Amino acid sequence: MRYTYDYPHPAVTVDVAVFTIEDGELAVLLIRRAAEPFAGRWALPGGFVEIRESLRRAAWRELHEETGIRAGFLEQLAAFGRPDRDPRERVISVAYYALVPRERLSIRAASDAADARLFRLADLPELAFDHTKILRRARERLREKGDDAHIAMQLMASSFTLSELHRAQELICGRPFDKRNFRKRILATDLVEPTGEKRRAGQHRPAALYRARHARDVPYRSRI
Amino acid sequence: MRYTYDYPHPAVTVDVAVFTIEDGELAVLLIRRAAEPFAGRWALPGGFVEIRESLRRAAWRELHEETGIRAGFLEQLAAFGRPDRDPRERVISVAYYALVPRERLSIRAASDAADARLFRLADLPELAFDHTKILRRARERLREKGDDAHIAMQLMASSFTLSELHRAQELICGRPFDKRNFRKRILATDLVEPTGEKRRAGQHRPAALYRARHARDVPYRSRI
DNA sequence: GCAAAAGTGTTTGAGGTACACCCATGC
DNA sequence: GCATGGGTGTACCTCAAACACTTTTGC
Repeated sequence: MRYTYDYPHPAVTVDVAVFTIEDGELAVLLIRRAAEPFAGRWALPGGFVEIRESLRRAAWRELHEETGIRAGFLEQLAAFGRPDRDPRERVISVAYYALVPRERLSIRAASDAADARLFRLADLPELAFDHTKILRRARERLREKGDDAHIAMQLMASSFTLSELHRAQELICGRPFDKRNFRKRILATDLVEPTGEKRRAGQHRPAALYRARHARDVPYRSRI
Repeated sequence: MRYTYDYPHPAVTVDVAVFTIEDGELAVLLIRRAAEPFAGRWALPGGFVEIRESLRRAAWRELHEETGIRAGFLEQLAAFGRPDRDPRERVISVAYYALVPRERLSIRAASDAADARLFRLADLPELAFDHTKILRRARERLREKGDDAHIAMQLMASSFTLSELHRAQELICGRPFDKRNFRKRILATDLVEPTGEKRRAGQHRPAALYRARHARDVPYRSRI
């Protein structure tokens, strides 16, 4: 009981929805809460914003703690602030969402988490707080922005096939894209370039590999 | 010095960018700050979020206090939280933007404001805090969403001419629209319906009046 | 009668959509 | 040789963009 103010202050947290593709499906990283409230429940990774830390940096820190990720797509979603969303005290949460290639994720349960793992979006458990709502909104935002192939690019490993990018875009937008039209469209941009390598996998023709042509963070400047 | 916490809490405010059209130009409502910091400077209307009040409700309250508006388009923009944005203490601001028909605005300087008035966007004073940045982002968002005619509709009085709507859309998007294509497009939707009335103004042909066909708030559900 | 905004259709081009078959590999 | 995903081109259609003149009023 050390910090005192003339009028009541809410606590401020950030929560981050980390999306990736695992086993060909969209998935999100959840942590199992170690402490009350909602101990044992799954939740978005997040935590309190430190007093001298920007919102974006707090989100970045949470992302880093749970995944080891140090860079990538991280964008503010919205602030969530219903007075009753946390039973302890008034807590306002600024939600972020991140897109991360699966290969770059090294999932670790940080100190405040009993466990951490990926869940397919089709297969979510009941979440703590209003995190189901936050996640639904993040998914919505992703769908809105997903027509832009830059978004799907964020989920690609350092080299990838056009089929993988195609699949990512379908997952994000939640609808099928014609294969030929998709490839035509992507190749018409300067989003990707062939590495010259091919990947052999399974009993079929090897796929040409591509890499992102521009720095990963060019198309979307950070928000805040 | 009455409210104490185990760890430091930021203060949380809402700021609202209220856009309207005045004299055929996009304008935003600013208040002149009565108190320090930035006393005498122009700023977005805003204030602290009360401890039991939702963010949206706080924004709505600020809007109402400065304009008398009780309903209309009000949407969350983003949270701004750089640690140094307020010289007093750590303050995180959740910014909203509102679109309001000029006729419904009754501007009043609320208790914390020395003055309040509309400024054309082309003609802004230097603003307090990071409000210039917030306003720039609100403007950007408006431009992004402005292709959708629902947005321009929010700036229309209860009855309006297609020329007025046309002008509003041009202002929001910052580029010209072909008159015939615009009218064709609007009339192809069920966004507006003729009132049957005409408005005589100036020495030219009277314009047919239209009204919004759906409830004003249908197309955009509130965010949070 | 003239100034000033309201109102009205058609043509053209670009881009998105639909669609089916051969290719290279592993087993 | 067959199963599996990789890779390729064309025709059509829809929608957005360009474009100019007549109408109705006030003065």
